[in-house]
Amino acid sequence: MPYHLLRENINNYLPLSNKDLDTISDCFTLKEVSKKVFLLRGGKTCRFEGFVLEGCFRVFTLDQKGNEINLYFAVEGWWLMDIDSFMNQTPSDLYIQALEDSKVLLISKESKSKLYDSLPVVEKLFRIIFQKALVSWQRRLIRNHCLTAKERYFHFIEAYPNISTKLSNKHIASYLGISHEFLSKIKNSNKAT
Amino acid sequence: MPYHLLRENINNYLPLSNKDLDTISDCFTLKEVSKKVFLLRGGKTCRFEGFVLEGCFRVFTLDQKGNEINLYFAVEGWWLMDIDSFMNQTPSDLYIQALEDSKVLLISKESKSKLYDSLPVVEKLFRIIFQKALVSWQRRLIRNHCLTAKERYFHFIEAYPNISTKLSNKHIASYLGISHEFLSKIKNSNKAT
DNA sequence: CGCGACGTTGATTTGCCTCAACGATTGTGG
DNA sequence: CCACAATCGTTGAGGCAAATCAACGTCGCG
Repeated sequence: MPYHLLRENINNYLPLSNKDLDTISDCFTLKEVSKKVFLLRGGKTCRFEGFVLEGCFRVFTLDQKGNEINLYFAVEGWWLMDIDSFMNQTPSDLYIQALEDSKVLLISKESKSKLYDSLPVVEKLFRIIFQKALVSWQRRLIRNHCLTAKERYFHFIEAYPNISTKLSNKHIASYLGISHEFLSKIKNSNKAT
Repeated sequence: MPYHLLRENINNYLPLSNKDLDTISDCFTLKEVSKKVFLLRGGKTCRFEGFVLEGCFRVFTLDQKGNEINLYFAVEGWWLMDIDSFMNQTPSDLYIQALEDSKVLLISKESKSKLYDSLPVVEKLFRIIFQKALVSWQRRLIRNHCLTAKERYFHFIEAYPNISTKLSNKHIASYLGISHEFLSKIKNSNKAT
């Protein structure tokens, strides 16, 4: 059974028949991406949605001063896309880069559209996926308002131990919205006690 | 044609036949909510999704110290819900309160489920609605990282003039994640020049 | 080995918060 | 319709969390 991880992930959102899972899986193609290679660059239109099988990606954007802001990371079992650019086929604000040698399943805009049309339950599936994603983005924004940098850091490493251990401090700091110098101080402030 | 605003809003996301719009509209019931009255309180389960016809609501949560954090506002033409609580029928973290005498269309969990089953295009509709919402939450989080409080304030009043003019500074400050004292200083810092 | 990216640490600065006191405005009951 | 309370907005003083800048140590890689 190919793409077991994808099938399992989908079934977690919405239990589907093996036949439907086959149909969906068939629309994806495997791509291997070497460390530091970009899957998407700002200004380009995002032609795919991805599901990570192996490795690690970061999704980031640039602010006015040209600083990289890490939006999120995707390791095995995570979805990966520039929703806005993919949906509207407009130039992307986002960059997607492999942080390790990685394997990712990609589905093109065309295949996705066909899939939506031919298998209506896929609409429900992604309705649920986006709905859940929305909840977690709302929660993240609340945490950014309520918690200190230190609290956000510890929440992150506890909530995503499998992600945080793969990342450099620089990338974690950017994700949390703090400077990497300050993150370094946070981490070392606990060793004293 | 009742609920014209709702039909127009839906058509903006996904053009539908009048028949489908009728079917959808029929699932909603009008509710009038007086100023300061709560549509939902934290701890209760959210039994509805709402679409605002008139007036203004705020959606907020409480942090550990009991401070109110305004998550977002909804005026006419905006959707209003605790996605998480509605989807899973679990107790809500959120409070929804009318800031003016308001009119809102509500759809119950049961009606929504039936609607999803009976009219598959509704899955697509809400898939698109949630997808777009997700994009705007991602953008908002980026703005919170990149922009200063002052820049965020001016972005807000320019992006949502019809909302910001209805709100007290206290509520805007909470939405922006700053103290109302500091917002007052931001507003007055421009008069000097 | 030597270079460049990353991490650490300290000094200094700054954006924003907290607290407090005081006007302004709104709402409400007599 | 006014008086008074309550809420909201303004302003200033002081403090703190986190940024910035700079110097230096360390590690991985070509």
